[in-house]
Amino acid sequence: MADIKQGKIKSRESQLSTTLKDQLRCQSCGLTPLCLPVGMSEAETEKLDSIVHRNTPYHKGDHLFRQGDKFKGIYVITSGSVKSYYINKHGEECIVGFYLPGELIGLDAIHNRVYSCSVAVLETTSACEVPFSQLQSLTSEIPSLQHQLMCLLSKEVHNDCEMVAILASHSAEERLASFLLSLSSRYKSRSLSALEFNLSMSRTEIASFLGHAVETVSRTFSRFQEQGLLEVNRKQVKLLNIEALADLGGNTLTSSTTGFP
Amino acid sequence: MADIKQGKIKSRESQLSTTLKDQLRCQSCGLTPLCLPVGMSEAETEKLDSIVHRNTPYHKGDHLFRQGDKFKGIYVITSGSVKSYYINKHGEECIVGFYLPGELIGLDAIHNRVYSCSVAVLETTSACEVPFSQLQSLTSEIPSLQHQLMCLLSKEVHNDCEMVAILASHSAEERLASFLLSLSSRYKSRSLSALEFNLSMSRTEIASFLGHAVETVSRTFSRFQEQGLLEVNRKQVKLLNIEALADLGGNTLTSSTTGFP
DNA sequence: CGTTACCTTGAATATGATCAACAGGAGTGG
DNA sequence: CCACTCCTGTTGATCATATTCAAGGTAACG
Repeated sequence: MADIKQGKIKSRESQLSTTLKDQLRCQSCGLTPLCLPVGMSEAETEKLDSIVHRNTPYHKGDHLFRQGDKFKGIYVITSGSVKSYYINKHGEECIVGFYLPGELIGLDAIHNRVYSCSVAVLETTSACEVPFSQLQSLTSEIPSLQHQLMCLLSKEVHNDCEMVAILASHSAEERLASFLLSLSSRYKSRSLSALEFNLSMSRTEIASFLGHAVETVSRTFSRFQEQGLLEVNRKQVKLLNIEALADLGGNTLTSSTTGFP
Repeated sequence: MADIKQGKIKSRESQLSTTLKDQLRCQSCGLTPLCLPVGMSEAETEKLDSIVHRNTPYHKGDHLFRQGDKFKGIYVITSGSVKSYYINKHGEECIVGFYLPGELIGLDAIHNRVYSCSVAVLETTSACEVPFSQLQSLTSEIPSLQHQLMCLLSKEVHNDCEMVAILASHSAEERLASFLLSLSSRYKSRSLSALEFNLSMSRTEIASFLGHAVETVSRTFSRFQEQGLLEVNRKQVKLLNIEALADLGGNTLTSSTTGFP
């Protein structure tokens, strides 16, 4: 509802100065170890870089694409965060995932060429757009690109399995603990603080994602705080007792993925 | 616990007669349209076929592999069904997915070369084992194989997202309805009856998968029967009112994936 | 400075979990 | 073939947990 104001969509492409553009190349991007160019030579990375579109930053509420749109390519968040959601039969927004810098979006649309979810921006966010047809041509030239793309797809499958495991856990405490630990480990692998971070999503959005009522999420946060597991003030979260949280969220597939053995 | 009797593991390979083996080639397999050989020439399919291992059938309780095992390859169920599960911190079995003929298993292990779940057989089951290193070599020779592998990975991501959506739905009725519809549409796309089928998994296993107590699953089945939505007798299920079930399980990502628009 | 949206908390209600008992098949061994 | 046990599934009663409805508080924003 909030963003039917599509009239303001403009050509985001190429509105950046040349000097800024130089800083925004795959070769100099800090996310490279998580992204597509893993294992690629300088020359190969340059080829990949040449097909990538970098748009002007998106703002809260903007959409990368919408449910049902024709599949054009995959997106990689470079800064900020987004939510992936669909509208169910009752007209409610159901959130299927959150994506942080370095994470790929749209992988589920490769097989049928249609985006099955909408992706909206939670805060000011930059993303790279990789047109899929061109990417596919490149993979036949660059074996390590093909390999890395497959690895990233596999990783996505793995993450989704883990999410299924979290959601099958009954209690609100387990789910929220697992959710926070997931965020924490993802921040950690991006060299950000694993213990103190900002939630870019609202309580309502967390609730939708975890399959709970907003009030339950809020109460669970409060309970965690009372128990000294964390400090929370609106969006600001500080994890105080990771081990206890990990004990609660006992439903992680592998301890290696949480980063907390 | 039930299957520590691993002593009985023998070389399953090549215990089949030559005539039987001829029937078990990719070229003559009915699952081809769902599996890897999509879009491949006769000669290419033959190449793929030559790297595939076909073991003697597995029996209930047998394992294809176990959580933590080194990744060797992906498996495709050709008949029967399996469950994928892990053991959580409390020692409980948590089921992450069920797989039917034509579905690929182990895709989540490509990126880190370790199976993150155990996969056990629910009934007498046949499967093809595709060694990954050889498959990867083939993909560079056969572009359509690479493409199809990517598509299958993408489809898996899509299915998992859908599962997340189902599990985020609150009520027991919604979840069970979605689960049954998912099975139904998968049987349908395998040219089996979409309305009448056998559940190869126990109530306990359904409960574990959906994140409910056994009793809840049992009661929900009974309620569906009282409402005339289905007939159920132990494992035998007959769906009587698909539309009503679809209304309940309103949390499917895309109607196209359920096959019931 | 006032409005709005978001978050939190409280009380009542509904839903599912748990505990317990029982029914009915499947399989076993006589 | 029957009697037996074991296992799975069903049903009932009670209890715990999360939802819902309601109200109030607080940060954000124009």
